[in-house]
Amino acid sequence: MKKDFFDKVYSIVKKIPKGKVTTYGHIAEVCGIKSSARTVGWALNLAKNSNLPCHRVVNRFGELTGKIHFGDINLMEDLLKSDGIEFDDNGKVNLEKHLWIPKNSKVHKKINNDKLSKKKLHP
DNA sequence: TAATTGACCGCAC
DNA sequence: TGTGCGGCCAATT
Repeated sequence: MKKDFFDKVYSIVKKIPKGKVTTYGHIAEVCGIKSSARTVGWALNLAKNSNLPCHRVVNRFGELTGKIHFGDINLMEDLLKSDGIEFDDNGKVNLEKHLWIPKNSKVHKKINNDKLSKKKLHP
């Protein structure tokens, strides 16, 4: 059982400040497995049993993809709202306002917010 | 034991 | 320009 990066994921998720959210990709990158963002989801999957704020972890699109496994969908959204997270008309999180990046490791790369806007998740 | 899945992301064609 | 595919780690069946 290595779950070495698992521990990192937990630490990072735990460090997520209130009113902020992060994405799998960023966590994965900080953990050193940016190519394996899926594994981060697995970590959270096991973490959902812990006190980790999984609801603050969303995908790059700001969608609450993990709400399904989180348990109560409404609860997850409610928790985020309680933290002050704002949702758009699509029920997604405003990454522009609440996107938080873990500064544990060296941040050699910039966030591609442009791509997010470029993709423009059509409704 | 081995193969497949799983809350994803980035790149290639 | 849009679509599809591969990759990574671990747990599960």
